[in-house]
Amino acid sequence: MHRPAAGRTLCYDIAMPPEPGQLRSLQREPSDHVYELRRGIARGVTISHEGERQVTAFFFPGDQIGLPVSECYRFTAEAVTDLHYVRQTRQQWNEALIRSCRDDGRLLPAIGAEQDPVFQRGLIIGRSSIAARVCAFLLSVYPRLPQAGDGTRRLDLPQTDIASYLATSPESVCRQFRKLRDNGLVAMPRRDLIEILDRGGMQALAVCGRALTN
Amino acid sequence: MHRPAAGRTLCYDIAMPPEPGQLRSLQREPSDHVYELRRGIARGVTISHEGERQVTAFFFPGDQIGLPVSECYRFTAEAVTDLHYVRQTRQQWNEALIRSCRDDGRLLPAIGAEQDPVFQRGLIIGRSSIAARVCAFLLSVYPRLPQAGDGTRRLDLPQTDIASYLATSPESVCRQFRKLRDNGLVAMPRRDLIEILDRGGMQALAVCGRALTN
DNA sequence: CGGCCCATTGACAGGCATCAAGTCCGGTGG
DNA sequence: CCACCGGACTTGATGCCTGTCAATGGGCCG
Repeated sequence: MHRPAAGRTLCYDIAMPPEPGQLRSLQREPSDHVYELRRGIARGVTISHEGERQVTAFFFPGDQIGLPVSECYRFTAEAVTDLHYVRQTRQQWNEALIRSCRDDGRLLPAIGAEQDPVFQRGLIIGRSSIAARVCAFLLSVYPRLPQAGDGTRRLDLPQTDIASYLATSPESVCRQFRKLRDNGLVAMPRRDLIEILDRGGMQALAVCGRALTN
Repeated sequence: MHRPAAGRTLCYDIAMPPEPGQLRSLQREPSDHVYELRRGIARGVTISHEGERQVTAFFFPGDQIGLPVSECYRFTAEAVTDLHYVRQTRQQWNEALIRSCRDDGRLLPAIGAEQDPVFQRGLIIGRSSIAARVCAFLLSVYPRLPQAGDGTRRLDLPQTDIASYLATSPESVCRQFRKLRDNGLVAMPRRDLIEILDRGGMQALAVCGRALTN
């Protein structure tokens, strides 16, 4: 993960937009900036050529958004919660890339890092059953969720976004959450707090995805 | 698309393995070579952490495989048909990248190009109905299929691979093909020959995905 | 000619999308 | 402080889609 050196004036530590909603339309526009998320959660939204809207990725603190991998952004970044992020111009980013390429003989790890969430989504929604998708999704985001003191972590995502990400309906997401709770695999004292109690059971479900008893 | 200059000795024009099957296990191994496909079709296969096998991409002539985007390959490349490809070491590829970065001020377009198919799959299997997925898939690969003289093009992919790519069953793929034929949207004189007759209808199906009359 | 793999077709049951109604929650304004 | 309101979540009922199983057909190769 590339981090701008402290004290460099190239980087701005700004917090905008403070409120959830549209961050900036990035899709199909030339990318001239790179953003590194510091606090909050953002969603990557893609409008397919036919006009369908899909949430294709979630971004957490530490993720970089808007890398110039394909001349154009592939998605629109939207704020799910309040965001704090660092912006740097693509020119600066390019120089860092060349340095890394020459010194280490390797690409910036960040190049793959932004693509990974999108790649991961493909694997997750490739599962046949909704139960498997929900479990695989929870397992994948769980390490990135901020701790809430006790064992629980904050899952600050609307179910509508989760549903779009998993290519299913909000109702199905809700029902799966309920089944996971009823079967003691997770604890959700509040809607935005979650704790995985039985990781092994979750992983098993993520594979076979057979329905839980209900 | 990056193409090695003709006559450069860095590049080998070899044809191996000549027969379909395992090309080379690339997943989770450091990538030291880049391959450019010249003839044939390859499939990208990913084994998830839980052990599930999924076809996550198809590669056609002109595509590059094995770019060092994330230190490790994300999938295993397998030959679907006989393959001819060009190999170049990652060192050489890196130099080309630095040159491109410095001269044009942009990344090699190829970096995004390899990721695009994977990205596209996410959008395709994000659709709810199988009809929409099949139509979106056909529309996406159609321009890359070699022409067969008359209007038809060669679709040299086993339905089992298509099914895995679309996260569905081979039977459903077969049934969807049949419906498309019966409704006059496509013509398939043979199993490996296809012609899209009604592009507009296909696009409409790719969006709403409502079932065809049957 | 026989065996094998893939494609095809049918029957069936289960999962899930959809619709609809009810509940919970935060925000807003009186 | 409280009533109101809108949005998101929850839960139930229903029907279609599609995954699964099974059997058949067809092409390719030995």
